[in-house]
Amino acid sequence: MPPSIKDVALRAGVSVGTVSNVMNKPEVVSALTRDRVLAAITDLGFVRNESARSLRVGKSRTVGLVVLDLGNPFFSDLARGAEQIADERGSIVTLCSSGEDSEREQRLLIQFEQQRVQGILISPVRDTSQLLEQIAQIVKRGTPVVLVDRASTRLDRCSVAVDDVMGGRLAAEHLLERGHRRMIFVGGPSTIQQVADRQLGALRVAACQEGAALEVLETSALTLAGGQDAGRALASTPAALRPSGVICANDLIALGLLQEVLRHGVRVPEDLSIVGYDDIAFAEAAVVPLSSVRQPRQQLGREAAKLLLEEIDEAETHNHRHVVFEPELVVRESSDYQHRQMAPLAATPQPAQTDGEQTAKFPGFSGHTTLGH
Amino acid sequence: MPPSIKDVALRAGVSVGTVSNVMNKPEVVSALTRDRVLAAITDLGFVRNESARSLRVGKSRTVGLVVLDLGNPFFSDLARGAEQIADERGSIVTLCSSGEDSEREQRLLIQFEQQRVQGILISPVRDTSQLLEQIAQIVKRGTPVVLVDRASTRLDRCSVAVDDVMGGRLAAEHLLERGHRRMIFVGGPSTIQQVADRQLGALRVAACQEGAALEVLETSALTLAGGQDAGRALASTPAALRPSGVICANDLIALGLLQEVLRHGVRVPEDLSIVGYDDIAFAEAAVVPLSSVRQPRQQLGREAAKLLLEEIDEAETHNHRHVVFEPELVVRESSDYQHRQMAPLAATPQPAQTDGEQTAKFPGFSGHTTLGH
DNA sequence: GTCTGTTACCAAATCGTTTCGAGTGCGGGC
DNA sequence: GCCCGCACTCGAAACGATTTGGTAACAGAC
Repeated sequence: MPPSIKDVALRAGVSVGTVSNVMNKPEVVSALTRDRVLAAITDLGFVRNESARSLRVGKSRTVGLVVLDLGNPFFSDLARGAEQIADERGSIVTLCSSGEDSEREQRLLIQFEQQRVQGILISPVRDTSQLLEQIAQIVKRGTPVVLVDRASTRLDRCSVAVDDVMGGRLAAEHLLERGHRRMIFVGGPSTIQQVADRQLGALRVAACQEGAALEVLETSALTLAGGQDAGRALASTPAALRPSGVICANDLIALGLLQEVLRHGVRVPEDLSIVGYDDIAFAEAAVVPLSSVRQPRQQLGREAAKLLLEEIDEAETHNHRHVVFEPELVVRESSDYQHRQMAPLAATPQPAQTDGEQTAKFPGFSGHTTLGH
Repeated sequence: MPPSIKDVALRAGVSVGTVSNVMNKPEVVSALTRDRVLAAITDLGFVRNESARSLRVGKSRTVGLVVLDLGNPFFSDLARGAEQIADERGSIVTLCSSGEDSEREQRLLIQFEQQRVQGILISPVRDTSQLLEQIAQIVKRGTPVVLVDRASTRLDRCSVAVDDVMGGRLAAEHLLERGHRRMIFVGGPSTIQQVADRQLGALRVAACQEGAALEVLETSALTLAGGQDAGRALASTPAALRPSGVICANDLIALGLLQEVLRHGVRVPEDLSIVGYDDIAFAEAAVVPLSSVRQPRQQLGREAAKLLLEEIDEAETHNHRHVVFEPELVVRESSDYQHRQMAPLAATPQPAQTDGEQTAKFPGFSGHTTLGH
């Protein structure tokens, strides 16, 4: 129904091949006919049919991106990074969320392959051998896949990741240093590799420290709601039995947990110190500014897209690479009692209308200490 | 390079038409040959070429969704709603962010049309006649478009929206009721219709109230950073000259602003009351729990997708509809001094370790009042 | 034994591009 | 006057699926 290249050719009095050339290699067609063709295109409102094009060429112009959870700002930042790079190359990113659902993930991969995307970026729900097998098949059939937010150990693919074990370690070391001995790791499901790694890093540190203990509280999802559930559980534990330091698998968990324990009268950081993970933009603006293990979110996406495009271009000569970023700990009030107590001394000059109570209440809101690197 | 339907046919000893039938109308082919074909498909690792399919059929199986800003949880919630409905119909959603950039928006629309998407959902950057013209063209050529988060007044299309004028009104009325007379609306760019409408609603209310004034502070974008800039500007204004009530165009602005004014020693809500817009999940978990005008985010996306799919199915007999939701005001601590002061009395039973200071600090954290309906 | 209807399959046309070998003029060198 | 090369343009063959009209085989009715 919409006009095709043939209609354009007819109207401009040229062959279809020439119309195609006008669009793809304008330099080989004379200025005169080029203008005639362009005029015909606008007259008819011709819109090139991308399906036909990619059928003929064998590849589309899009890359697929599957993330765990679109509701998590971590992933929207990551997506933005990837989009940025793809855009520079004229590719467009088809963004989909698996919602931490393996079946949906599987379906999305199939759809991407059917669409003959140039390549696929995926942050997998979990490393089931089923998924690995599926990816291996896809790659074998010619569609490059890059693993995002995951070091591919069992699979010979490009990958970008942040050292999650190190991140877990940073968080645990920080709490130990602040004097905490009873700690708890909150997050889940632990089938998600990131969760497992962060937990592992924290456990290792705790195991090395005399008298330290790290419990684990598994949540059903890495969401605000999951954190709230955990927060209720924690708040209803008698104070004497409760850990004093919490390491959360991500910031959504941490924010939900923070909110819920406060609501039940637990003080943060006095009664309970909390460290999150990701350092999403909202962490700093939380009820109690949240300490968090920062990941280079956009950069992660950019690097992943670069690797993928590289692999697409190089084709056969390509060598797989694994890029691993190092996380850094950002200390804010939620885990920094001293910081909080000392803050009034270090407070920046206050406007006139400020009174003492106020400066005592939001001290060092802006300040944060960076450990690691 | 990847096996085609032809290879499958060859291997199964049938014609290509039969292979096609196995995939699309399994009931017309005998069980025996069906199994042979299916076996051939798995043996060869055949993956159907969606480009060829949609070329032949004339339509793809995807719908396009253009949102203003992926970093804003409002839109990821909206996207999730749309995805949910599309999924039920077997369509997949291609999600792209215009980043509040009109040119990018234009490019995305072109790309969607080239891909012959089934339809397009768009929350437009602004109502330029250029955009309206582009949309009109797209529709004329046969791709339905539904406007999201916008009542299409100047364009005869389906649309879903929330009554932004009413939302602005709710926010302003609330502040007036709490005794504020000097108010300020923070948001921008005002070329975004939503921003303009919310501002209009607030202005109207202020204009009707004796002695009330509403200034406007325009930000460059509806982001945390935009809010922070505004917050600094506000904090550096001498207290005597400063408005006492702030209405923000969205929650990101509000959260950024909140964070920054607190940091400069301005008390919320004592010195400054703040009302946000959207009621994203993070609003409740903010430094000071944020009052906000709530929008039915997921529902907005679901309804939009429904309208679009309806239009796709009905084709010619379709009547355009405009669905307008009503926002509701959620009052929390950021604009509720009384609420805050009275809270200790109304506090829920506290666990043993809670002390008075604590309950005074986070009173009624969970409680919120709903006005409007 | 013919006719009708059903079931299961095939072959060819078709969708809208890109690509490529094959013209067609035309100007210039000899 | 002939030939060569250059600059354009043309036409037809793909790409891989769906669709459609047609045929073959067979069963049952008469």
